[in-house]
Amino acid sequence: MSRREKRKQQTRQAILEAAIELFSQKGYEKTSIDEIARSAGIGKGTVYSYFTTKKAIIRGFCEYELEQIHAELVHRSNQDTPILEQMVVIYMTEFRQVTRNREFGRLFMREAVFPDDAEVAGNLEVDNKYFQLLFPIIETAKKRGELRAELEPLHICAHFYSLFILIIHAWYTGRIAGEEVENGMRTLFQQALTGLLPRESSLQPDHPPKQS
Amino acid sequence: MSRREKRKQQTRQAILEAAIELFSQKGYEKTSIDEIARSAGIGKGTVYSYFTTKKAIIRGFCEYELEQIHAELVHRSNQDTPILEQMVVIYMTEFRQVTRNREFGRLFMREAVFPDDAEVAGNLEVDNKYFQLLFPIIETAKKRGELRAELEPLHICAHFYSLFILIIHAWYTGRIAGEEVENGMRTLFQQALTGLLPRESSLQPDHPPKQS
DNA sequence: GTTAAAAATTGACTGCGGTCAACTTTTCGC
DNA sequence: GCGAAAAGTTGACCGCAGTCAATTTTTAAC
Repeated sequence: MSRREKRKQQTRQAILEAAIELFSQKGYEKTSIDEIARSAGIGKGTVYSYFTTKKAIIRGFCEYELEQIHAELVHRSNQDTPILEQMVVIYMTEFRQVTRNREFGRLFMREAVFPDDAEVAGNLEVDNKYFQLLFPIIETAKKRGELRAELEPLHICAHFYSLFILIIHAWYTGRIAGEEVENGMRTLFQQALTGLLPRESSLQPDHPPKQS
Repeated sequence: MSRREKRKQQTRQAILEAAIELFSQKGYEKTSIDEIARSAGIGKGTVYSYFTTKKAIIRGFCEYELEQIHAELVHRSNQDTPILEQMVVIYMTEFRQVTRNREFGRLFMREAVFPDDAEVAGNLEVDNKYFQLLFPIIETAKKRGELRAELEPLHICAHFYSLFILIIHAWYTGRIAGEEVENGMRTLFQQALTGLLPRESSLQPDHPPKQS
């Protein structure tokens, strides 16, 4: 890395650190870009050559943290445990990270789940890193007979991810407390695995899973 | 309704109509509160005695529209059709409504799924109206043997709602096009009903197979 | 009809997010 | 080492969301 690039990385880091410190102290809304710049020892305009908007600072921070988490999960995950447990471990780790700071998490999730058109590109990239983490787990579970072989890995991922979003929603709306999250998640994941239909039901509507 | 209250309703309506018109024409960000006020024939400050923030105007609009939709669905829904079809009808109606205007829908969903602490109260109220719509359907389906009797109605609702959010996410990120939404939704709902486990599986996730 | 309290309206004002033309620093070919 | 082009930095400036003290309108008691 050239000298110039190294300095840029340092400045970026300085902005992030100053911003996170101030956001944590005074809250996101009450912290101005000018304060962040001052605190990082640079001019206000410079902040905007590193981050396009104020929200992007949060995004930069959260994405970095999540990448760390993912990298760690890849090492620590044990593919021999049941799929339910693996998913709970992965998404509980993610949940704890995202909700470590209530405000950051909210802003991050808002953008991540319903991104601006301008941010869709960056968003897909993050999602794809997810799939790299989850697909092998799903494939292994399929081989073990824990998941239906004919289901799309993407759809299975989607299913768990959607329940994860719901749990976060329930937490933000106060429907479940922090301590209940793990149980709630396990219940929903279990429900997804088992299905909502009675097992012995023969009332199968004639809708075979459609291909996409 | 007193004369005063009637006038307030009219003003509120005028603000909403002016705002929606302008938002549609020029986009949300590019429309200023002052413009809205001018267009509604009132002063800028008055807007703030009807809506606490700019975003709240969108919320007011979307909530109203969704209430209309719900009222209609209650009349039109046919509890004799399979639960899958009923859910697809309900959530496709909702989907069409929410995404009628890309920008409104995004702002609304962001607040609805990850609300500010200040907005949680209003949010729960909206959610509860949902349950009033869905619970009877679920109860009927249970009686018909289409859903496991031992599952919490709330959890079942949650499950479908979470997949609905996911579909919207997929649409906003361009993962699925508008025409594919209905199929995608049906696939995911079907998957939720059937479960991710193989049917004949006797593997209870509590004591999984030790393999490697 | 008078009047005083309550409710509603208003626009000048504040503070901040984001822009950009001017300016400073770094790079690199000679 | 020199000069000019490229890259990076800066803070004055703009437009707008949201506030609030002053003002107008409505209500209702007498």
